[in-house]
Amino acid sequence: MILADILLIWYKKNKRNLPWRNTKNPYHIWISEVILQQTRITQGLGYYLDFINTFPDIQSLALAEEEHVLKTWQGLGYYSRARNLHFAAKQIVNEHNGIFPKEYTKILKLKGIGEYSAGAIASISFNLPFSAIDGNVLRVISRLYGIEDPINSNEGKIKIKSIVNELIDKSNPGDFNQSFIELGALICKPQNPDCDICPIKEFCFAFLNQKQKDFPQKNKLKKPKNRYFYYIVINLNNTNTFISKREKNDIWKNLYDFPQIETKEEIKDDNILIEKIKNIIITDTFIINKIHLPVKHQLTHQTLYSTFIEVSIDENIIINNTIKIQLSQINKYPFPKLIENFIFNKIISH
DNA sequence: CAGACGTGGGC
DNA sequence: TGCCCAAGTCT
Repeated sequence: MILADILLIWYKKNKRNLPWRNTKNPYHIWISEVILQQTRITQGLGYYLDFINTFPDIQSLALAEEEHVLKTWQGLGYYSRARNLHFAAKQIVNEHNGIFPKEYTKILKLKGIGEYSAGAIASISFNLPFSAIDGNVLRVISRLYGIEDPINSNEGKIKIKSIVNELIDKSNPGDFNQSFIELGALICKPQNPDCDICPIKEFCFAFLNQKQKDFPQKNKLKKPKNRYFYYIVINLNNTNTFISKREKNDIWKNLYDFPQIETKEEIKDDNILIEKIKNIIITDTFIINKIHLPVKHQLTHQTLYSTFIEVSIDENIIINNTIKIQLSQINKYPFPKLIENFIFNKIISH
């Protein structure tokens, strides 16, 4: 028997029972594929169920407010996925009569759907013979064939793609693709792969040469940069507060946070900090109630150190580029985890 | 086309 | 602890 057939038998016996495995509905497959981009199943599963419950079909997603979509996505990270999902739902309504397109090239044109996701949806939902090469497949193929090119390099990806395209089972492309993905997730893991129970170990270059740790090769990522945030939290224990929408092309685009001062270095002099606070609230009459200890928040390429500063000001003061909201309404707005945690702790402690 | 884009978990 | 990673895509 050939490798792909053995793996398919293993897959049918060992695959996990996941909600998106019991359907071919392209909307559901689409949502699951986007949620699972760079995200573990344990983290994404609850979001998937919430998302399709809140937006049961393409039309309801297209008609939703972006803020509602982001709120549903809150805490999952990589928020462009939510914005693109919303955008693409409108694309489908406007350009495809609200029906999910059944051609690979049309699927690929939808915002937020790249080669991997287009291949996954095309093969799983429409039985089309396209490969779906994700991080699992790159790792599995790299070990199977001893590919030395880094899997995050173009050369590595091109080599692996040509191998997968030779291997692909055109009569059952959805299960073919998922069998490689599932093997990577359950057996051929990044660290300490369970080669002893691997159904295709005798085909595997890395296993046969005991070089599992040498594959896959990977180019190192850049080290994170530090950013220092100073958040002005105004009257949070009263009835109102001020929040601002992050509209720049930066982290947390279109989510909300508090009026903010950002620096490249820590502000060690309180007088400088107070001057900067004055520049934002444009008044001399404010009271600093509490300066919290800095909170460290680690992103992939940035380390954030955030200091929350609780301030009281006069009721009638307006702050530029912010909106004044009632505290009772604060749960309607999407916040990054850092801000959500602060609000949650603040509310809980009162 | 490198770099940007989140969060949580494992070791 | 700090680093690596997890069903990628966009610019």
